[in-house]
Amino acid sequence: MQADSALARELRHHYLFCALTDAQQQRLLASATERRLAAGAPLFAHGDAAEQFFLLRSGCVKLYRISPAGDEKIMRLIRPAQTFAESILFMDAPRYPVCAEAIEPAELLAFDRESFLGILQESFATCRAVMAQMTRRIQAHWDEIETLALQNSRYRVVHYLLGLLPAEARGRFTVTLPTRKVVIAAHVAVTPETLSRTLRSLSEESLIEVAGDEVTILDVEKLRRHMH
Amino acid sequence: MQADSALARELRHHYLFCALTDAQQQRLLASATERRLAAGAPLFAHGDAAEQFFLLRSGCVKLYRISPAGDEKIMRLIRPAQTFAESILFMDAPRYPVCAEAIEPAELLAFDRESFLGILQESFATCRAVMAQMTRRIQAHWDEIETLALQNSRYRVVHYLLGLLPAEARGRFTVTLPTRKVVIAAHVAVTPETLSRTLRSLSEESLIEVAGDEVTILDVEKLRRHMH
DNA sequence: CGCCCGCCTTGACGGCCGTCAAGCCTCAGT
DNA sequence: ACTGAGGCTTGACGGCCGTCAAGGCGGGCG
Repeated sequence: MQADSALARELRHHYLFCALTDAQQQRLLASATERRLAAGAPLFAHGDAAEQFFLLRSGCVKLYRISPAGDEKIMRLIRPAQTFAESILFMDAPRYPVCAEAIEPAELLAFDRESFLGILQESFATCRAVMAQMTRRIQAHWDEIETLALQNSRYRVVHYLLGLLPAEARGRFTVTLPTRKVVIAAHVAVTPETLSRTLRSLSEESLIEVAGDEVTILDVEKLRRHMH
Repeated sequence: MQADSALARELRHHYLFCALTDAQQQRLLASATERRLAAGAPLFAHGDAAEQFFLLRSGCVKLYRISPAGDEKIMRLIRPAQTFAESILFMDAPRYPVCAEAIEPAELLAFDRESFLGILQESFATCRAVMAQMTRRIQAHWDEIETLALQNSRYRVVHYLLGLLPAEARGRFTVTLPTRKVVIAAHVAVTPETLSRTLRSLSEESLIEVAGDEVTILDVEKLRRHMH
C-alpha cells in the first residue's frame, strides 16, 4: 500500500501506533492493504488461518460465533477507529477465534502479522500499548462473563442500554440504537422476541420510552439503581 | 525474598520466566514475596488496588465475582504452576478485576508489578511470552462466553467433564472431580441442585457413572458427539 | 457409640424465556 | 395505490432451571 499522509495522520492518533517512529510507520503501511466490504460480506471465519489483523476505518463489523445448534452470538461490534483480531499476533498456529462479517459497508486496513511483530520487537512502548489493549479486552470479557452467568435477560438489556450512554449522562437522555434490533438481541444473548418484550416492560414501568430506534431513558440514575 | 535454588529451577521451567537472564531472575526474586493461605482465606477482592500478580505453587485458588443478588460465579480455578492476575501489569490505575480466595491451603509467590515491568522492558522474549499468555486467556474467554451464551446447563456440564480429560482420552475413562461439587456448580454457572440432576440424568442415559467424586465416562467419543 | 454438621440429593413448584405462529408497520418497486 | 418483503411485536404454550424444603449420608468429636 502507498503511504498516504491522511492515513499517516490517522495512525498517529491511534494508541496502538502512536508510539511508532516515522520509519516504522512507513514499514507498517508498506505491508498493509486496504479492504472494502459490502454489507453482509464475510471477512474471515472461525478457524481460518490468520496472517492479518485489522483497523476499521468506516462502517460496522460484527465478531460472532455460531453454536452447534445454529444460533449466533455476537461477541463484539466493531466501530470505526477500533482494531480487532490483534490476538492472532501471539498464537503459535494463528487462527481466527471467531467469524467476522460487515453489517454495514466497511473500509478496513489489514496489517501483516509478521511485519508488526518485527516492529513490536523494536518498540517497547508499542508493545506495552498492545498489552494494555489486550488487558482492556480481558476486562471487558470478565464483565461479559459475569453478566451472562449471573444475570437474567432483563438485566442484560438494561446493562446494554446503560453502556450506550456517555459516562456523564444524568436525568433524561435519548440514545439511538446503533443497529437493527435483531443484531442487538444476538449481542445480549436473547431472542428478538424477548428483547421486544423487555423494552415494552421497561416502558410500562416508566423507566424508558421507545420510538423506533430512539430510546429515551427517563431517569438515568433511577435505571442504574434499578440494577442493584 | 532470598534466592532459593529450588525455586530458581522452578521458575526456569515456567514459560513466563524461562526467557530471563540469571541477573533478571535474581532481581525478580528479590522483589517477590511468599504468601501462605489457609483454606477459605481471601487473597484480594474485586476493586482492590493491585501491585502484585501471583504464581500458585501448591493448593487451589478460585477467582470469582459476586452478583448484586449475592450469587457467586467462579471465573477460573487456579492450579499449581499457574500464574494469575498478570493483567494488572498494564492497567493505568491497577485494580484487581475479580476476587481471589484459597479453597485449599495454598502457597503462593507474589511478584511486584513495577519490578516485572522493568524486566519486560529489557526482554522482548518475556514480553512475548506474557502476550501469548494473555492471548490464551482471551481465547478461553471467547469459549466461555460462547458456552454461557449459547448452551444450556446440560451442555455446560458435559463441556466441563470433557475439559477434565486429557486430549488423547478414548473409550472408557475415569476422572476425579478436582473440588467439591458446589464449587464446580459455581464454575459452570448452575446451582448445585441442577448439577446433581444433570449428572443423574447423564447416568440414566448410560453416558457416565458417578461414585462420589469419581466420574467414569463410559464412552468418550460418544459423549463428545452428544454435544453436536 | 451417638450426635451433629456439612455436603449432596431428591421432590414440588413456579417463573423466565425460547419457540412457533400470526399480525402489524414501513418502505420500495411496479 | 397496490403489493410484497423485511423487521418488529404480540400471544400461546412448554420446558428448563432456580428456589424452597426435606431427607440421606459420611466424617469428626465428645
